[in-house]
Amino acid sequence: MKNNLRIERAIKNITQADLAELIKVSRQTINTIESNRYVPSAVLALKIAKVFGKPVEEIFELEDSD
Amino acid sequence: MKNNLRIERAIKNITQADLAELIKVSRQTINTIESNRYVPSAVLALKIAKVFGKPVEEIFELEDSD
DNA sequence: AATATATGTCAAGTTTATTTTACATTTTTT
DNA sequence: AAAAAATGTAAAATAAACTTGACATATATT
Repeated sequence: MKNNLRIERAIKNITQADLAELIKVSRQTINTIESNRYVPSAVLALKIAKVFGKPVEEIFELEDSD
Repeated sequence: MKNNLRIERAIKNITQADLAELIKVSRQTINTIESNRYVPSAVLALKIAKVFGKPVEEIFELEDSD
């Protein structure tokens, strides 16, 4: 699964730590999601999408490998 | 997090086992997601939404408790 | 160039998702 | 009413998410 966190953060000009605080997870959780080291739960995905004001599908995209 | 799996399955007229096979998980996984006993991964949520042809947000909804 | 801020990553630990097997109950079909 | 199909659940095992703390590197600020 791909993600656009880096781009969306850049658009909103917020850091990984900022995003982590907004959705109440650790900074490492954001970092590892952003760098594709693990897949977030649907709750986290919904919260992240909400922060960026976009649908989940615009931020997380399935790949053939999924 | 709430979900509309039961309704969406009814609309498409498919069983839990059918849905499970479509997205390659066990039937129990579908059952436990549907009965809110656990939260699926973002990959599963995306796949389920894709099966029903609707955005993730229309199938899984954040609650105040999330 | 020095300092501060942001990011990458690692290891160890806890919690939660997911699988498999199995059985009981409910609902649908005949 | 009987049989078949669908659903609910439970226990045990494994995999994966998430946390905390810590440190190294990279990027931005002064």
